[in-house]
Amino acid sequence: MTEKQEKILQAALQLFAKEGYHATSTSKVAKKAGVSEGLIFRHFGNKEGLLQAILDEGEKKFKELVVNIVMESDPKGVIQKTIEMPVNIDKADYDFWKLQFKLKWELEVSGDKKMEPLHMALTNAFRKLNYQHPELEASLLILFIDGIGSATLKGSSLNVNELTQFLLHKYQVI
Amino acid sequence: MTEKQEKILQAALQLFAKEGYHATSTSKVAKKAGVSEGLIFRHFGNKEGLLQAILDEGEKKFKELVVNIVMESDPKGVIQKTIEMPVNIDKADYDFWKLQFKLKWELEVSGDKKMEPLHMALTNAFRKLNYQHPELEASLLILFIDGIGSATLKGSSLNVNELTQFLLHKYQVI
DNA sequence: GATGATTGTGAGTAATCACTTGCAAAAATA
DNA sequence: TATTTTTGCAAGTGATTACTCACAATCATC
Repeated sequence: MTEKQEKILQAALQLFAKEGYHATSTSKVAKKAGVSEGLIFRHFGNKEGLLQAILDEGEKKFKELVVNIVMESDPKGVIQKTIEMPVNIDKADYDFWKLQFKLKWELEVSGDKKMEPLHMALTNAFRKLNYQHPELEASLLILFIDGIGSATLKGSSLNVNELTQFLLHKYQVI
Repeated sequence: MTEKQEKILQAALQLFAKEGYHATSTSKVAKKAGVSEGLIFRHFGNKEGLLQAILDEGEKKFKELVVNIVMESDPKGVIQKTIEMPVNIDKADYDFWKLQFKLKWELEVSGDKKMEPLHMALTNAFRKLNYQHPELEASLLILFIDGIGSATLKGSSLNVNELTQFLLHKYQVI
């Protein structure tokens, strides 16, 4: 990966996250990255290839987050880490996660499969804690953290920290 | 409102909801509506005006939904109606609501203000039912219906009906 | 240091973009 | 019925789109 290649990825990430994929032209990306437009196509083939390169890195980052939760043996720890996921995301990575959420709508990427390991870990955790409907509890909690994540990245007026604390108490993991 | 004007709105709604606002060209809208492209600009000024016309109708429809909840006097009824909101949306209106959700990301429309009356109604309901943190409960529930709505419109594999029933029992409103 | 591969540029390309204009048909008003 | 207003179309407009290509500069390998 050359230096200019990374410049392109970084510029594309920022623009895609801010303006959206379709609203961002390759010429804008090139200008922001400080390279010629042709270089984008030399390295990434086409505009979609550029997006895919960003998405691939996204998949990697997300898996890292999930692994940290799945590895947790204490069921309460699993739930706590899940709830704290949105508030723990690095602000330097905001653009990155924003793009992921944006693309779920812009390109109709389901995202269900990626959540499966997390869903299973949560289901097990709730089962160990003798919840009556562990699968549903898992789905519900994922729905919540997805919503809190959305609110955080969209700059909603929602008090995310307060809500997180509230959830931690509700699930009695703290 | 002429017949062709409605044809344009209907075509634009379908295309914007499916492909997104930026990915849909005015020529595609015209072709789908069976009118000349110029007519779009005659009636709506520009592409954004066309979108705004759709959005205005959306605001109206949403307010109707919320009024039905806010008017409810029984606190449990307020919560029940809120939870059942996503499963009760008319399938004929799917494109419509999908566009609303899509635009929240594509154009960064906050949507917080629109939720305020609903949030207040829920807060009051939870207070009447002696919940310790009525505001937070309201925020949480709105987060949930937003998430369920997203899942429904995105065609997620999530079992929406089951989750709705689960919540109705969790909140003891049924 | 010659050679071949990789990295990079800048000026192209046709197609499509949102939008305009001139003019006719239709409708409303007188 | 004459006149004005509205509705509609077809053929444009310049700008921008994603993308290509010929050609340099830089690089690694022998």
